[in-house]
Amino acid sequence: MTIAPDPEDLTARARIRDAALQHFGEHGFERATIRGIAETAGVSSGLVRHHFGSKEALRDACDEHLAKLIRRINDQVRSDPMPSDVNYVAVARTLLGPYQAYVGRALAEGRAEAVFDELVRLGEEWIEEYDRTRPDPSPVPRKARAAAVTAMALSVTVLRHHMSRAMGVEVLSPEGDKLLAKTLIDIYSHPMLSLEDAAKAQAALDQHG
Amino acid sequence: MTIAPDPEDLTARARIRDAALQHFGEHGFERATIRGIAETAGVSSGLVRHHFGSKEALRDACDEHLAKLIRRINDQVRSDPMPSDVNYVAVARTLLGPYQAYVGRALAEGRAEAVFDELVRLGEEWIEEYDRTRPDPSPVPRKARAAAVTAMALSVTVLRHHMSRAMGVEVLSPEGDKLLAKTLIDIYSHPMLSLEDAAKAQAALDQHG
DNA sequence: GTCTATATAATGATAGAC
DNA sequence: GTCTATCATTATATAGAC
Repeated sequence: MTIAPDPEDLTARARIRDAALQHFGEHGFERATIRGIAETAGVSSGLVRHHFGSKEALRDACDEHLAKLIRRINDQVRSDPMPSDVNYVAVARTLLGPYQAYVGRALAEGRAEAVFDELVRLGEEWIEEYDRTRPDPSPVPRKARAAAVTAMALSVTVLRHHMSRAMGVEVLSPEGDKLLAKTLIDIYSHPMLSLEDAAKAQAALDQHG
Repeated sequence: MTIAPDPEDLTARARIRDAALQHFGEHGFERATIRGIAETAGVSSGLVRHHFGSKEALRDACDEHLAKLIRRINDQVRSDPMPSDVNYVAVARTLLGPYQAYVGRALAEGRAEAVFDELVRLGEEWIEEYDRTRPDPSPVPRKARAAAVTAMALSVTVLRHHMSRAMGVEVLSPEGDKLLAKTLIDIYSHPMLSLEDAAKAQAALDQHG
């Protein structure tokens, strides 16, 4: 558990980037303004340009920063022995922590590829482990399954506003988080399709899908 | 199976709305321009204003149109006996058809509430059915489960660019769709957590979650 | 209902001083 | 590295003719 450094101690460049992450997350890329970001960072709009060149380049820097972060987190997760009772899926939610808003928007716009791809990689490893205990071999490549599982895991991040409204409690609040966790555990432990029905459906797809 | 009416036959108002759905979906709300929408609809920008008042109001009209559509589809799905081998989840993807891009963006921005909420309602009914065959009672309210399942189902729509990249095939193409279908069937028929582990996790959350 | 033309406001980019 | 001042663009909103 590390504590975020005092904003005062950060370089102007870092403060600008953090402010951008916040503004892009809150208002979206287009609606966020360089002036607004500069103000939050406590600098002039000219300095933003000096450090990043353009708004677009500033966003790239944000994505890059997140890419580094997710890689670091991945390495850390990997070095620990995987806790059996905590799904890797839950990790994704927690990890992105304060960047949920930015990540959600960025992903929905097809950006932040590195974040998604790193999670897929982690998912593949998790699935490899999972397949050892699975009786029947999967008819689908690991990578495809990892991609789908990752997308599902991230859906809560991307659609958290709707989730909160539908569940009647803010998913980012303590109670919301708990309810969500219990819900996901329940879902992940109960298959929606029986193996029979699944086999039938797969066969149908293979024939005339 | 109905066929879309010839654009020539639509009123200017309808053409504008359809063009807006397309532009908002392709470029996002901010980047889309009234002029561009007007051009696609084959009218002047002044007429857009005349019919909808403002860009924001135009978006509202788009959301409202989609809300109507989803309600109509829901009614239709409900009136049919639910096919057992086709997951309701798959329906969501297919239904939104040509509006995938718009819906994906709108949902990510917290809009199109009606679309999400209607799908949740449908999900609740599906879960009600599901629970009849389920041996253990769920410790989580139906609504919460429906919300989570819906979010997962929609994740493919919202994150389709990343899914396509990770799977190596465009999910909207025939092959991509097939691979995706097979993948989802596989995932939905194999629980990620054992009932044991799930029970343990639930207990842990109930104690000191 | 539909169009043309204009007003206005905001913002990203830029230049240059310190 | 940092700031102030300005330019140039762009798109929404508006007014008014047909």
